[in-house]
Amino acid sequence: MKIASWNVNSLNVRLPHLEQWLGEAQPDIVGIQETKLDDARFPDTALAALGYRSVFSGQKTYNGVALLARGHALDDVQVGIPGFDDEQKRVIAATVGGVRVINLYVVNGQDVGTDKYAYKLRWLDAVHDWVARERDAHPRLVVLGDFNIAPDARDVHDPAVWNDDHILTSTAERAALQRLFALGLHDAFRLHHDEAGVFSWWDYRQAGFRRDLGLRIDLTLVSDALRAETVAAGIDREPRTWERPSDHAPAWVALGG
DNA sequence: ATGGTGGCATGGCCA
Repeated sequence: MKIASWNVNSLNVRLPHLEQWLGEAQPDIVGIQETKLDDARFPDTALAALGYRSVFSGQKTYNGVALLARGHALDDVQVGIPGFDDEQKRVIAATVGGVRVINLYVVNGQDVGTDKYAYKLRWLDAVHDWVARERDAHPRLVVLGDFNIAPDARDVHDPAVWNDDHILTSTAERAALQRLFALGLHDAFRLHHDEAGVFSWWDYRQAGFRRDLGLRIDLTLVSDALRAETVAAGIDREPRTWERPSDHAPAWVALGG
């Protein structure tokens, strides 16, 4: 079973890229972030033509998440973090083929010390407490998405810039990520790779992709029970080379057995 | 760098 995460930065614009990539990569489950469209405009018919069922929680202009699956139904769908009042559509979860999948579009946070940064940390606290309950209810758990946090220095092109005081790498953000790991969740990419310099996001500005000035912020976390079944993980850079691309590349994990 | 690029309620906001 191949499970992927991709921030498409507007499904209005990127549906052709998603269709192309689904055909090439053949994932079984996909978490999508930043769909930037209302539920009424979600292209579920086009995706069904490719064999994918979809569930989604969107809004106009900002945010928006979806889960796609082929070969399995998407059951027990949960939208948003239970008990956490939030107008921003950043969370959708479902059970697919015996695996509980939580898809997150983590708050960006703008800059350390801003209101948006405080919201990011509050939001991550709420996610932590909910994921702890989900882990107890569903031992076969995957938490994936655009985390907007680079786990460590290997995951940034310039650790001197992306340091303890910088957004996406600050001490408090990384501590929040470590708290998720402490629930018995493992960064699937790091189960199979220890090298530095493999990225999933490159800023549109300053020719970030051409110069490979990236960060690895799109993650797939697998529970203890799924850890031994994780046979491969990677990031597919190819869609980032296409015309008018998302600024993110798809990250994927393969479960065997 | 109150910058740079891209998306969208096309006018500031968000990333």
